[in-house]
Amino acid sequence: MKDVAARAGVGLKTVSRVVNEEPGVTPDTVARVQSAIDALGFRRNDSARLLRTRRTASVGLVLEDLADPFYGSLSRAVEDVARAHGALLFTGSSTENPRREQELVLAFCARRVDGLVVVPASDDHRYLIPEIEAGVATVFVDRPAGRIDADVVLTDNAGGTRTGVAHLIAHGHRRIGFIGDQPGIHTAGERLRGYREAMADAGLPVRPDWYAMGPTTPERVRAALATMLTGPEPVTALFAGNNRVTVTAVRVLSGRPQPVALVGFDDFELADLLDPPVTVVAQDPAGLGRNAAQLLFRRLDGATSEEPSRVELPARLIARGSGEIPPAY
Amino acid sequence: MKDVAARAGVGLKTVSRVVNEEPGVTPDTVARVQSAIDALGFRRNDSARLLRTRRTASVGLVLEDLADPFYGSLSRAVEDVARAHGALLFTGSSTENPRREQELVLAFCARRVDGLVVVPASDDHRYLIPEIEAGVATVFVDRPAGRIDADVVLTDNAGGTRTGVAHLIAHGHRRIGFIGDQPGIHTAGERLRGYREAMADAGLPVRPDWYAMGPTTPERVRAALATMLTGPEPVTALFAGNNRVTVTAVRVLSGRPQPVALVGFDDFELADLLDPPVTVVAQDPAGLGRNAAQLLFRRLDGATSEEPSRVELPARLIARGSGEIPPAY
DNA sequence: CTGAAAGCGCTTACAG
DNA sequence: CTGAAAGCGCTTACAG
Repeated sequence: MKDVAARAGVGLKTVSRVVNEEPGVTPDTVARVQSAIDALGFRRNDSARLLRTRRTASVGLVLEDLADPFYGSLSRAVEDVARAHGALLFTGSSTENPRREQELVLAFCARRVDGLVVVPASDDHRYLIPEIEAGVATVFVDRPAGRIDADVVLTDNAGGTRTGVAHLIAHGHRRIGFIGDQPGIHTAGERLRGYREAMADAGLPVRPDWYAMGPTTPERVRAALATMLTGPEPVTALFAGNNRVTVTAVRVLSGRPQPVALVGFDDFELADLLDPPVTVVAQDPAGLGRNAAQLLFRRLDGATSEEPSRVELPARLIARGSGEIPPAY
Repeated sequence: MKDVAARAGVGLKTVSRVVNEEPGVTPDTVARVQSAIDALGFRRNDSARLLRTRRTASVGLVLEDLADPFYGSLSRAVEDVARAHGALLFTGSSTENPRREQELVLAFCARRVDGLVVVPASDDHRYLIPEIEAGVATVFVDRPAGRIDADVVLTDNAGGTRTGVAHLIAHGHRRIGFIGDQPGIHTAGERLRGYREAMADAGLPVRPDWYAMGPTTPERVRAALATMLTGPEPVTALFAGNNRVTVTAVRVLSGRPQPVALVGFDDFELADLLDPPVTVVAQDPAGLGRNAAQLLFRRLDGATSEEPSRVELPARLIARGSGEIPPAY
């Protein structure tokens, strides 16, 4: 910029004015500066600019895994809102590792992002207190923050599961199994709660061998399902606590002579092409991302004094066939 | 930092040394500075630091759509390599819009990213010449750059398609259809070429109504497929030029009494659970991302004088059933 | 309409 | 082992 000023024979501030299209510069001067810019191939350094203006026009997004389609949709929605506000997006995958989440979050803060959208991997976010006090707007999404009070956008996990399990009950099932993710994960716990509530609402008992929480590896899911299907009181229907559980359940159940009803939490591509088509309780990943980002920019635009808000998005039952199979007894 | 220096009663440079864990500071001084840092809640501003060091330790990734699982895997691979090199990742979706691609790329350059990984949406990248000359390392991935000579990492689209079509021929098919994406897209053209070559290699003719290029909307694919299946010489097998085409083809073909063989370009989740399981020519999106990022950091680590390199990754045939259906005549 | 000075928060290159 | 000065590339707050 100094070189441009020298070549055009003007002051630094005038170059700055031209570059930023500020008013109050003679057309003549503008032309001279512009030609110096072109001749020198000048390109403004936004990092330097932002150092001075104290806004980096960037947002950091920390999620579990960028390669997971659920988070892909969520990211894209955050990106769209950020773009509408003129901000660029940093992304990082925590891989469900609390330390990595913290590293990423703090790295983004060190770059002085204006705001942060975080899918928590950790259950203790007190490390963020200094950053939030320093003015970094922060919104949690998909799962609430741990040990701090902050904005959060969630799916109604318990309610969605209640709806799904009630759907199975409405189709005549009394013995219904539930296979969920690790109990430490907030969404997993909420869904288990929804299952219990739906069963209780219908006056149905829940036997200990009817539900299983743990890693969503195919082996674990297969084992859990085998137990439920061969015990003294075998289940006639299964509620799968997430995507990966559903997929493994489809594989296992398709190999059995006795049909077992299935409702899964989370929609997935081609669910309607499977045999039978899979009934699901669908989340809205793009809606989660959009709401989180909108909340973030609302904060950034001044709503700093407000109380932390909590947005809960509904989950929607999509009946396709597998959840409408009657009990086989 | 100034405040920390004042409180600890040392010079700025000493604070800098402590923050960066540089050697040559008495343990005593370190302790004094450290306690001032803690008391003041000092957090280094990496943006300012990077302004001085002239490396931003960040990489920009421009792709078509973050919500597309193919690009999700690619992104994650780029992220992993970037992290291994201590760099953060900016991401942006061009949505197949050349102007948006350029906006994103230039916005990243204005932030002075060290390097760029770009899935081209445009066919003219001369706008990047000043940036590349200014030292921004750039690697194109999935599709080559337009009108400039630059590093690129591609899938062997023509070869993969040849393999897939040859597979159908080996299973007895003589009349094989091809439905591809818009002809302007490089990968679409390459795949069409592979189809033609495989047919020619087997001495088979290609009738004009056996192939169709255009948008991958369900309506267009349905119409194209209908034409191929009802013409004077109906096809007995179809090669689907990408994911979205494959999925629509599965829907259409599953409703027909006469079985039609199908091989699709691109693998997708649950392909093995469909009926029949879908045979595909699989790309390696993570491999594309990984190779592109590795090439990028190799450039960043000094290999500036080398010629642009071109890496081509193989596509792999995965036989699952739909591609092994014999001709129905 | 224009520009010189100071400063954003750090590091570099030196000197002691 | 330690620090004062200059500078990275911009903008802010002023003055003319």
